[in-house]
Amino acid sequence: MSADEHPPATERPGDVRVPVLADVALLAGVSQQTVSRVVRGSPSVARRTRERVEAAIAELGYRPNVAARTLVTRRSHRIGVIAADASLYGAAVTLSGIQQACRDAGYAVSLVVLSDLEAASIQRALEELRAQYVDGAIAVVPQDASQDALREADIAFPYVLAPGLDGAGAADAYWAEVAAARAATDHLLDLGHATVHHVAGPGDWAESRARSTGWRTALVERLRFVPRPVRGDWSAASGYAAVGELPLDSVTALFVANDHMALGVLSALAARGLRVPGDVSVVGYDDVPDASFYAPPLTTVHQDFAEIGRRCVQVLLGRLHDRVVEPGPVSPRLVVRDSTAAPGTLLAVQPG
Amino acid sequence: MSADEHPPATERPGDVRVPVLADVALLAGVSQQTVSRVVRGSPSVARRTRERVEAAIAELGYRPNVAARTLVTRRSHRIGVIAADASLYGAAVTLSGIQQACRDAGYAVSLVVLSDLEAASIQRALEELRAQYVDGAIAVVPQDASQDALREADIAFPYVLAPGLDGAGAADAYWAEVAAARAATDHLLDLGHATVHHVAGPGDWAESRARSTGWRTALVERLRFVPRPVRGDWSAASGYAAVGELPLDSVTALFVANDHMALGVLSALAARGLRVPGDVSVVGYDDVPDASFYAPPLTTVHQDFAEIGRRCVQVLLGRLHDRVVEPGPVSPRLVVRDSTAAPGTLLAVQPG
DNA sequence: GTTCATGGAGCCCGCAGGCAC
DNA sequence: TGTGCCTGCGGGCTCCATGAA
Repeated sequence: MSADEHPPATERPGDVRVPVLADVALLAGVSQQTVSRVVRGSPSVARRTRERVEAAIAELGYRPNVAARTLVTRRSHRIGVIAADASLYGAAVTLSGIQQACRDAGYAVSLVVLSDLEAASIQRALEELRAQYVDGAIAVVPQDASQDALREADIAFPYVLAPGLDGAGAADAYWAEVAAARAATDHLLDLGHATVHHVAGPGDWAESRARSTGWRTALVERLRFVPRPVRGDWSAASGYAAVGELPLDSVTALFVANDHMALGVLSALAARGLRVPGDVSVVGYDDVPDASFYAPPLTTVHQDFAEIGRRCVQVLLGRLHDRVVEPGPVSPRLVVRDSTAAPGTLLAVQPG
Repeated sequence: MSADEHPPATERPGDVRVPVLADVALLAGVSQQTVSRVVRGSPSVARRTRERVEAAIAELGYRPNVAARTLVTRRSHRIGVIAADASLYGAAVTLSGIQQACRDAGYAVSLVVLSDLEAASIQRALEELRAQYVDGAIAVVPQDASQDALREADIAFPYVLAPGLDGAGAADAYWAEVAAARAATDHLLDLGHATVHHVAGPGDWAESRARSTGWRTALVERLRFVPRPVRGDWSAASGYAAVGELPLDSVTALFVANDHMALGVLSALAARGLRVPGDVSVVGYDDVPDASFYAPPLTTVHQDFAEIGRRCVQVLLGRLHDRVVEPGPVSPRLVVRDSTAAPGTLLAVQPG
């Protein structure tokens, strides 16, 4: 375990000191300000001076002290990320994308994970970020109530709500999800299914509503019967439970709002002796890496979560610099695997 | 999209200003130093004075300026987290645990996600964290090569390697995994299997080696034949592929180093017409939330990743304050579900 | 007279902006 | 156009003085 001793608080002369602007200035034979200008890339420095300073910087291994810089500029070059649940696949990958884009743009990332979804908890997270003087924030907090809490909170810095269902391009992103859900449903109808049942996500997530809307739209446009959707909470367990509430003797096709629930659905259908896609076709949403290995491999809608994260950063940084950035939505796309087929012969089963 | 304007750099009198120490002092009718003492929890403040100051702090909504404090104390109260791949379930949950524990301890968390595992990339991540003046760091970077790169890097701050297979309690954590893998293998042997085949993780992960060691130990101790393990890369796809390299006509039990690969294994076995657990019993490792809904529900080893994250924080913060903290390992435990059973009748199959 | 709580006055941390040259 | 001097960001800390128990 290599772990250097922390330097003692009181430094005596002779100790190894982190070089500061003045040290560089001394070595280069210029003033502090000139060094500062070089570091900040100011144009008004003669090339030869610049080169001399850069050499000195390299020789000393100088790095600007961000605390000092933040203190005087009131900009931290840091953005905060508030995540409701970093362990969900989508959120985790979005987070990676955010970090990547921030690093490329020279921004640091502070992470705050909510312990719960109470407004108080969100308020506390915002306080933390304010105390860290973040320049802006991205909230990966998809629940309506939490988003409302964010909107109503008194926030001293710009922020965007991931996954883009808000702010610049919000409507675009929403309708892109609607379109994808509709395509998924159309896929089932095109296979010959009379209608498509639906296991929805939580009603208080915009993504969930977008997917349900897409499903409903497809059915309505083609004048099909719209069954009552069953609601889950994104977990496989809730997908399993949802199957118990479906009128299985009339279900031949199922659009499930995410892959985890779809896994639960597959499990529950198998437990009832129903074959997929022979008896019931199933489509998921998200395309988690495991989806190809479900039984059977799942037809689903692919989402590029990392790209969503990157675009959130673009929008936020644009706003920080008074530029309007509208990257447009990341279009999800249907991936057809083996869980969908034309409706086959229904086996006689005892529902429930 | 609520996003307040960034406050202008030059503040005129009359602007809403973030309160500072002096403001609090004025309101409470005490000196700056006294406020500072209260804020820092110095004992030499009379109770009544303290209460007055705290009331003023609350009234103004004062928060210490971390940049200023960091500048003078040379402590940022911030730790860095380096993650190799935040999208893996275990890493993501560990990260949540880290953030939670840090918040409770009053530390902020900076996240850096590696773009690749090259030593240069790790060096860059460390530079970033140094520039942020983190007090310490936790590296969720399980690959040997990367850990070596970390050890060899010239790091100016203490750090620990998650998931605890290094540093304080390193050996303990390692042996806890070995023991769990051994228990998983013993479980299969106890069911009556003559031996247990193994799909291992990447050879350059300590966790992977721990699990393989546990498996081998169990077989050796009971004088069973030790088959050659097949290696995967943690992904379901690699688990699927691994099955192709197994001598399926003699395999009745399989210990797979993680659940994702186990899912791939289940898929490949099903594709070959082999039933689980009728023909082959399968045990996984990690107990991801989906594991209960695999076909069949997977017997696996449960890991408490969030707790691992919390303990890493304990160790690191202890080290920052010159306290030695040895939380002991988080003991994984076997969860028996439906993918394991006594060896049944082998179906005649064409291997490959 | 000792302790103890508090205030006053500065200086310093490292850097950047305004202004002068 | 290029460069240098001064000041201040917000807080921690030290020295010293001052009352009060």
